[in-house]
Amino acid sequence: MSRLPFSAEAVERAHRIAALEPPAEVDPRVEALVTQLIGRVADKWTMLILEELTEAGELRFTRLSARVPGISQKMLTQTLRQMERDGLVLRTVHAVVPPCVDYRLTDLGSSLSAAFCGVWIWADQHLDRVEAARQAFDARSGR
Amino acid sequence: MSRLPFSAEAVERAHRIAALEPPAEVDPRVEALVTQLIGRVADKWTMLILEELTEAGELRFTRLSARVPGISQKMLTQTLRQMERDGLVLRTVHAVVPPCVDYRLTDLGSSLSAAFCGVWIWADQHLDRVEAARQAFDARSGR
DNA sequence: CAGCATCCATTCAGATACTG
DNA sequence: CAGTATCTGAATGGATGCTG
Repeated sequence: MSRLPFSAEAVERAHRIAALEPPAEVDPRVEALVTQLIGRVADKWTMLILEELTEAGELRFTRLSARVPGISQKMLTQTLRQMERDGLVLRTVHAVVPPCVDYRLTDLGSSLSAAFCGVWIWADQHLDRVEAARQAFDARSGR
Repeated sequence: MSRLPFSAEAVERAHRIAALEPPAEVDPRVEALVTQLIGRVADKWTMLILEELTEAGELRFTRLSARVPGISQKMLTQTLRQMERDGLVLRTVHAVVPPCVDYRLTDLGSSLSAAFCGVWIWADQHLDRVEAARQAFDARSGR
């Protein structure tokens, strides 16, 4: 198994949710809010930034942009603003010239990162099966 | 706490990942693939369909569209095709007129649904804090 | 350095019409 | 019933230039 951005212990613990039973019903209103939150939170850049900040602890704007492969300055700013608004990151501006701004995760942000651990594990473990399924599908429809 | 689309037992087990330690490094190539997969899998409609199929077990096209609030016929078809390609759903066509097509989750699909359990729990638990953070942020920037 | 403002190409997704 | 095909407005996101 390849390496994930989580400790071995956290991974092991998260493994235990792998076997799931039939679900109960959900309150539609809660569901709507939850879905919106997940949608926001599960977008491409938010997850990558979450990762980098989890890994590095605290980063400046430029360092962060260097660590997130392929992100534009616009998207980095935009995503960080959203995350700050949602209470996931803390933005600290140091009053110096040239300006220096640090970003780090709040407790809320860290806990979200932890919650995603299970999904990372799933993706990591089932990458091959998904890849195989895609090839099989493409072979079928190619004919 | 409000109700989630998972059994109490699964929820309880998933709770144990809530406390997370500092992470390790990731292989960039694996990370890219994992990220892509998560991005695809975490999109709005995929998640909602995953839920409905988890809940209902097996559904026909029309019933599914009725259960997923606000989805267009186009998006339903498109998302189901993607999920089928990724090996998450099984599509069964019955050769009758009028046509009848059943969709249900594969094992892979079910396990993904399970992997998301942790995220649902997080969203459910922290909804209030996110909401509060947003209001605080908006109040600050409104000035 | 950290970012905002603007422009522009691409993509996305809804509405509509049609079909085996 | 379960789609496919097409059109179109909306949203996304990159590139570029400018600023405290």
